[in-house]
Amino acid sequence: MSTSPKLKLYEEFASIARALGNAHRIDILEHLGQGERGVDALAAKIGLSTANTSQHLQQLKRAGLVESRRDGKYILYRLKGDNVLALLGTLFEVGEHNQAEVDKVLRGYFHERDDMEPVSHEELLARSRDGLVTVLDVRPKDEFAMQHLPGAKNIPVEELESRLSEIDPAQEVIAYCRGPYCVLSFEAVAALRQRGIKAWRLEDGLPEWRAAGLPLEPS
Amino acid sequence: MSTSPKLKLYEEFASIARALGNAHRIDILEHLGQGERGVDALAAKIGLSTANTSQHLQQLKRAGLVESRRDGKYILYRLKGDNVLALLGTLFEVGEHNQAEVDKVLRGYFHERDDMEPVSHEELLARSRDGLVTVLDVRPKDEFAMQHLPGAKNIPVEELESRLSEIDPAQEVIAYCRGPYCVLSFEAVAALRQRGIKAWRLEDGLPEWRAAGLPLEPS
DNA sequence: GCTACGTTCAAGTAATCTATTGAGTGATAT
DNA sequence: ATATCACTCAATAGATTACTTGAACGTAGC
Repeated sequence: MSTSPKLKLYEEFASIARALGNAHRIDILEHLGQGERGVDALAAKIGLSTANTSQHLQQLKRAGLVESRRDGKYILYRLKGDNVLALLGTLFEVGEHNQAEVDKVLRGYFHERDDMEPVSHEELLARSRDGLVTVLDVRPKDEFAMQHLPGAKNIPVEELESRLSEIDPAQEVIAYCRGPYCVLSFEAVAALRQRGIKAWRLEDGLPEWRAAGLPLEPS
Repeated sequence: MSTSPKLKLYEEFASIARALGNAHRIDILEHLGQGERGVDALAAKIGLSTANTSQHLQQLKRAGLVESRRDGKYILYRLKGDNVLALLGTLFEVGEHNQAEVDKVLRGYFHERDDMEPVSHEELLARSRDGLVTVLDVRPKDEFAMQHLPGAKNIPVEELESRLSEIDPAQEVIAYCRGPYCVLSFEAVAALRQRGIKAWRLEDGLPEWRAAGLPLEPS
């Protein structure tokens, strides 16, 4: 007998999983979660050659995780459907709960377990209504420019130390980033706490905020 | 610079995805979703050699998707935590929505698109309260014996044709299986419909039913 | 002790995956 | 046209993966 329909089906599911089975491709997906991007732009962000990035993108495309369109001489890639973000989310959750290695890396940023606890977007909305909170976007300038949370202040992590004076120490800081496991926000919160500033990270990143139907700037 | 913490983290997530990146391992996970099993028993169900199955299980273990315990001379494997089933679920969803190939396989069982639509467990409970429904477990006898839905009748798919007389044609049939994409229930529903019996498949399989906290026999 | 059984380990082969290089394609600009 | 830019394709070397075989290990029963 040839391969059963069952195995054929599972082979398809497995091929999707294999597409997620490379750190760079997960990185690519996280970046695409923020919006469309061309190949070169992605390659630069991720630190791979153009050709290599292109091939990774085509694997993701074959797996049905991204799609592309032509715009002039650019070919813009984007996530295909909302469930890709959901899939990444559950993958991260399983990792956090079941993989000791993940916990170790995350714990590396903080001394106290509690420091790691994130703030939900409901909580952020509630606290920011009272005006007691600085919402901090720690992504690079160009990503902030594309889209960001309303009222957020942009200080890329690498500039954080030199621009500490811009942060009101009387306010709480809630930092966010590209996604729930974007380490930039971990780094930022750790750095701010070391300087005695009350800081938390937002549970979600920008794409999850968008998926929740919450407002963005520019919309 | 060595690999950044970000890439290290993503490498961990990717390794989990790679563990899902093989049809046989997905099959193994689906079987383990029903309960603990020893290596040989699994190997027989899946149709792989013991050594090969053992190695697959160890990959799944390294990825934190399964765990094991010794019981006498057996080593029993089981899923690690509830989120593994959730991960499989979202993987299947992405596959169904984004991969044309998946749709093609599923469609192969039915002529009409509507025939594919599953029944939720809420619906099953409501309809079976009125006693109008035969709940049909199409898994092999031994799996039925371990645990099954309350009041379910067991006819393994391969015996379905020869035991058609046992099914009351006046009643609707709701068939279920190991999981949401276990093809046994697809085959059964297709076969029953060809014979003019009103049949649907349950949206979930046995593990999802259990995860929802619903009663089972024997409990 | 020995033997049987269930499982794991180790070695080997074939197939697949990653990243690099350099050539090729399609669209815009001059 | 021709040049340039953004991207893809093809060929390659090195690493990883899947499965087989046969040996090794741990437990249970004699």
